[in-house]
Amino acid sequence: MERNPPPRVGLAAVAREAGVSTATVSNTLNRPEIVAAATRARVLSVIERLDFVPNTTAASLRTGTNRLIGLVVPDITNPFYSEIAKGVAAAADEQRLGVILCNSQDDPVRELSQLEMLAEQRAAGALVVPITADAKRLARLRSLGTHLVLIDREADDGCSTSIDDVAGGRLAAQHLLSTRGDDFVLVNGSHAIPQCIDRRSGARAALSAAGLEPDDLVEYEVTEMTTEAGVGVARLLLTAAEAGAPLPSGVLCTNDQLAIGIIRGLTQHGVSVPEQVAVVGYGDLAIAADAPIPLTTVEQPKYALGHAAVEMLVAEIRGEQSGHRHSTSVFRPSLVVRDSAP
Amino acid sequence: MERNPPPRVGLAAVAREAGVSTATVSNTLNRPEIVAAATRARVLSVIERLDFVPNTTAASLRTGTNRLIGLVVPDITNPFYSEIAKGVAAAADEQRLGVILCNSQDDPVRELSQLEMLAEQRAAGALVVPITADAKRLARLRSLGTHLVLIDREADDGCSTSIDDVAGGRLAAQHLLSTRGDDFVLVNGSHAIPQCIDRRSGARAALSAAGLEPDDLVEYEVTEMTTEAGVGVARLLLTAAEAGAPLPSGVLCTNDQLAIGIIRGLTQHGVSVPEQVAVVGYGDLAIAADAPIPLTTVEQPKYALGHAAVEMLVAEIRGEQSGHRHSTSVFRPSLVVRDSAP
DNA sequence: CGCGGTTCTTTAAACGATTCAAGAGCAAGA
DNA sequence: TCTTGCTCTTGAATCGTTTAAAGAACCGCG
Repeated sequence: MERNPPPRVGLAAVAREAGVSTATVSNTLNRPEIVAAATRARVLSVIERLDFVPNTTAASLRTGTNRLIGLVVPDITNPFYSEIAKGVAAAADEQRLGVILCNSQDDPVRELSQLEMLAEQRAAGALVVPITADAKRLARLRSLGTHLVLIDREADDGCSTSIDDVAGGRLAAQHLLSTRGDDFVLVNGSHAIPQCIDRRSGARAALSAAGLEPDDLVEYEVTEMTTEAGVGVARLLLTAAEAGAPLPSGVLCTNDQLAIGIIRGLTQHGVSVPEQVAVVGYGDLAIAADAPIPLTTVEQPKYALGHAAVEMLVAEIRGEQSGHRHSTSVFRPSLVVRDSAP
Repeated sequence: MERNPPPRVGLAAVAREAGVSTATVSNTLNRPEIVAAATRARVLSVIERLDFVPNTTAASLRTGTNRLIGLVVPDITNPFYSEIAKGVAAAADEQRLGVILCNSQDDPVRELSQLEMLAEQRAAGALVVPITADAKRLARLRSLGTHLVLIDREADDGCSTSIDDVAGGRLAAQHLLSTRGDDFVLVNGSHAIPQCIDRRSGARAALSAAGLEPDDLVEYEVTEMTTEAGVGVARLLLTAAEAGAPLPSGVLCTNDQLAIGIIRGLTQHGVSVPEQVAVVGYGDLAIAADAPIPLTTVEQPKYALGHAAVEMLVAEIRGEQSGHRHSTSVFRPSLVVRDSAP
């Protein structure tokens, strides 16, 4: 039982013990091929014996680069972001990079100060799921010097990975159109959110493509995209039905929580899903598959989004001088058909 | 539009521009009180003008300490862990620390190599939610040199924050005992998981305290603690009931997914919850409140767990030389009564 | 024996901050 | 005028690596 921590051994101690110079120790670690096999073996055994742990902060200082990248998300407890984080963590492991996690908590000020922290740490780059689409703010972030890859937001001036929400909206609408007809309604979040606008555009595009008038699409806009709000909209539909208007044959929600609320609101009042009304969600969170009536929903490649972002960042860092064209990789969502809208 | 990154300015550049020594610049940043007000103002304005961003790797090298801590979790997409991560991130922000996120993916090998990476980065410390309770492995981690605080696991040799699962189990059982009587059953996960054992002990303790025989507690053990598994157990209960045995008046599940599965399995076959059978979950994840029949469940202070762990780690780091007794803070869970077991 | 060519190793200068002992002013007291 | 004490500033060493350039050892060949 050793009470006091053993004095940290450095490259120099290893060198002394092995009877070589520090340069040789450094080389056996970083370019083993240029050191004689015998020397290499001796050095490695000393490293082992002394429990030498290289100090990467010193290396970073010298080389000017770091094996750390930042990940800034609005809320790590949101399953969408934590799936992304998982993809990022896995890709970072593969590339032997460390990930500095920053939870911006939907606060632009915090987000900025976290980017500043990353710059001070001389992180090799950062992945950001930006809170707002404010282009000026993004430019500001970029000017901090660290390489930046945006996630879930297209950047006109830089790299990004995102999901084609227009395609997702179209996919969902097409499904309802082909299985139910054209009298479905859209339950959407705030139009201040780019993703909500895109999903709506996709739905409208599907109508146009079918020769219908997109402006005929009935839309309910909620401020909070929660299960509660979904139940509320369901009640609206039901009271309208009592007043004589027919129930829609389908409901397209722009997230899964809303869809679950809609289903609950409807079924509690005796409306059967999917027989009377089909419901489609968006996101494919765990709750979609686990719901009482498993949810038909648009699946988003969240993990892939995070994974690809790391690779893109690495490419950007590598190509720093050797020229590198910024790129955007857009993932296509797909429809997962379950019971709520077969 | 500047194509090439501006050459990074260092302390020296600032010093030159302000007509002072690097020592003075360093001091205005770190001990502003010892530099004359006029000088301080001048230096700060130059810092501002040149966009000087201090290089913390250099500082770390010199001082031997880092403003980075590690967080190692088995799976960041698990809501239990992501809530902890949120607490950690918030506390770290308060302490001006960066968090290196490591997703061990339930792989002990990966967990160890991540701890090694943290040691190489000279992280000030690490918070670990260990995969297994293997004491030998934990000791190994500790020997890597970085300070360690365990989360959700009590450490006999070091700091930790954990939740009193025995108390949680007792709480849940007491509730069923007092509202329903003593004929409830326990649906539990594998006995290889310490938390499952503890929750079971708590339930048994509640029986004993009520003057009942704990061995009479009927227990169903499932291998996967999923909604599916819950549905399966519900079916078992129903077939037993058909065979003449009465349904239990209550079901105590050791996590929320199981409870939701039980409820689904029962209600689908016409058994009403909570009228015929009351169901209690454990964990208070988002799905508990959002369920069709909102779940009565044991709430765990996940966020607080993470937040406290950071503070404990900071205390341990500070007290390195000034003496510091390892401590364990144990949080008490509480019961959230909702519709599934009023 | 001298020479160029390999192959390996070392010397020593960085990287960018922190920090301590010492120096520079300056005001007040002797 | 000389000290003393005080406040502020500075010179220079230092942290632990990396890396270019120089050096050493050896081999074979003319």
